Amino acid sequence: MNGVGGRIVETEAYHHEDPASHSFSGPTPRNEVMFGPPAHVYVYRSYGIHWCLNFVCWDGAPGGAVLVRALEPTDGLDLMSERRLASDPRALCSGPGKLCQALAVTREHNGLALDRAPFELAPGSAQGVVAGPRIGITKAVETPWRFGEAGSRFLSRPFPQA
DNA sequence: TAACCGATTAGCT
DNA sequence: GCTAATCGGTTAA
Repeated sequence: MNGVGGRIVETEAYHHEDPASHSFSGPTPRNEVMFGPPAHVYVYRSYGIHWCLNFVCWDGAPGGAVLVRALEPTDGLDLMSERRLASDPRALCSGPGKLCQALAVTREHNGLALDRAPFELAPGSAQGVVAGPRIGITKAVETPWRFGEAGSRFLSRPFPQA
C-alpha cells in the first residue's frame, strides 16, 4: 500500500469477550469500527503517540479484531527507511508502532475497507505459524492468541517455541 | 472540562 | 535485559 508492502508475520487476536480488547467494555466512539463490518481497518493509538493497525475480524460476534504487530518489509524499503529514519530493515516493522509509522498508517485509515486503496490484501500463505502469549497487555496475558511466523527475524519478539 | 491510562519505544545498565 | 518517559485520546463527572 502507498508504495510499501510486506508480509504480515505477527498478529494478535482480540474479541469482544477478551478483557484485553478495546471492545470488551462495550462500544465506544473509538472502537465502533470493531463492531462494524469485518474486513475493515481499525486504527487506534497507544501511549498517545503510537498507532496500531488492526483488521476487523468478527469471531462469531461483533467486536473482534486482529492486531497486526509485525511486518516483513518486501516493498518500499526505501520509503519505510525514510519514514522511520532507520536503515535496519529489521527495525522498520518489528512492532505495532513502528509498523504504522513505516506504512504511514494514521487515524485517517480508521474504518477503511481492506479491499480498497490504499490497502491491498495479498493472498499470502503463512508457513510455520506458531502461537504464543500476547504482549504488552495487562489482562488475559496468558491467553495464547499471538500468532506469527516461526523463525522470522522481523517479529517484535521471538516466540517461545520458535 | 479534567483526569486517567495505555495492545510502546527508546535508552541506559 | 530492564526501567523510565512519552502524548493524546477516551472516559467520566
